[in-house]
Amino acid sequence: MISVDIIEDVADIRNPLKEFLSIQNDILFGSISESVEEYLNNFPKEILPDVLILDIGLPGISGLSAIEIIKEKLPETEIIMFTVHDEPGKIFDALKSGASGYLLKNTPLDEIKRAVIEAANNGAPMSPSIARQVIQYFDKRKTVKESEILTPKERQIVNYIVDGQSYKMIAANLNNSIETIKYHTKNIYKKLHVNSKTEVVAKAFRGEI
Amino acid sequence: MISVDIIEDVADIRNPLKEFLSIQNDILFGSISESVEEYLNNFPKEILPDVLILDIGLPGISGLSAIEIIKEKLPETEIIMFTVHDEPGKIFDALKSGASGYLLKNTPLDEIKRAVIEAANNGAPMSPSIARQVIQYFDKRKTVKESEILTPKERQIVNYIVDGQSYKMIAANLNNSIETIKYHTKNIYKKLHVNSKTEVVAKAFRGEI
DNA sequence: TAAAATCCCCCATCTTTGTGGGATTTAAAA
DNA sequence: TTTTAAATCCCACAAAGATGGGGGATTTTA
Repeated sequence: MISVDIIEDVADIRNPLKEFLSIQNDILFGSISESVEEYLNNFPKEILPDVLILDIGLPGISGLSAIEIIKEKLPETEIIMFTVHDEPGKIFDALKSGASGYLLKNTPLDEIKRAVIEAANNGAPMSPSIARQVIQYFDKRKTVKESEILTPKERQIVNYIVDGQSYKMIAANLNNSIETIKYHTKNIYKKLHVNSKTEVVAKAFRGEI
Repeated sequence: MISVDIIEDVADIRNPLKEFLSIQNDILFGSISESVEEYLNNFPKEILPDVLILDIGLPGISGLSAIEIIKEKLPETEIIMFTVHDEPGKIFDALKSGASGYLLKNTPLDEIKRAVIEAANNGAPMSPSIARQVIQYFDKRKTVKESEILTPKERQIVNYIVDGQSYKMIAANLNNSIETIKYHTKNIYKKLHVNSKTEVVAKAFRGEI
């Protein structure tokens, strides 16, 4: 049995949801509020919710800023963000603040139920388009931040490339074999997403390295 | 026998020079004037000077602007500019106007005599520091201006190279054969004194093209 | 009008690059 | 201590680049 709370100001969305969750026998429907303020007024709560469905575009305290507040009072509660827009920035702000799911309001009711269950079981339910963005985010994080960072050796080689030196010359300068230089250059190309020395030089001069 | 005229306003320089030249038996000392205006008033002249020593910093009509005027009236006369400063700009203005020599006023008298003779024989007497500048000038002219100027086509190709494009791609973009692109690239390399695309890119980004 | 530039194309040859593997060593982190 | 990240080196092959020729066409300019 999973207890669920809802904070949603739009009646047309709130009511059907309330109706639907009420009749589910594996879900214990808890409180429903129209604003964060109202929700917090009901504290302390008799039944601590396992899951909170939180609208992101609330009047007064926004759902986004509510996350931290609520997480502090209900650390065990999984928060699923509920929104009409899939604004990239808000998604990550929400996830960083501690939300564990992110659903679009056009999600079918039974999908929402599944999401609630998934969240309660430490899952991370999110609409496909949201999920894609999250993936991309980590993709970038992995490729721009971690994997695009050049090692000292690679930087050194980039400098020689910018100087217009050939593999042979660079190898001589660094007392390495040509193959070593080629090996590093290959990795540099992968990290910078290029495939020629000229592109490396251009990137270097644009300060993109 | 070489006839020499002088236009020099500073007495301390004019007089020793006059004295010295007067006693030379291979030099026919002509007129001496303190200004261009005064010099021109003596026209028409009975003896046309082979050489005119012309101060550059004269009051009234400057020596610099006098060159063209005098050259028109005395096209056969070699003009030696006489100056205390070796201002780069003036040197070239003078040479462009038709001066054939350029001496600093600290030049020893016997050197001046040699310069007069040299000028009369279609030489180009000039003080060492002046000469150096002239050499540099032509050096730049030859390498930076005339021979390093890229044709429109070449510039176009440079842009593609900077974009990291291969010969094949450039050829496709410009509707030329690869060979044409290679031909132009060869010429670009010669003009820029480089021998690889990476060097071209580097130069381009440094604004050296 | 006759040089001088500029542009277009082709050939041949050799070097350099770009790419895809794989192997070893070493130092640092887990 | 095992895993991981970095660095080192090697092989091989196809593609691209660099270099030196040559032959024309057209346009500028002296």
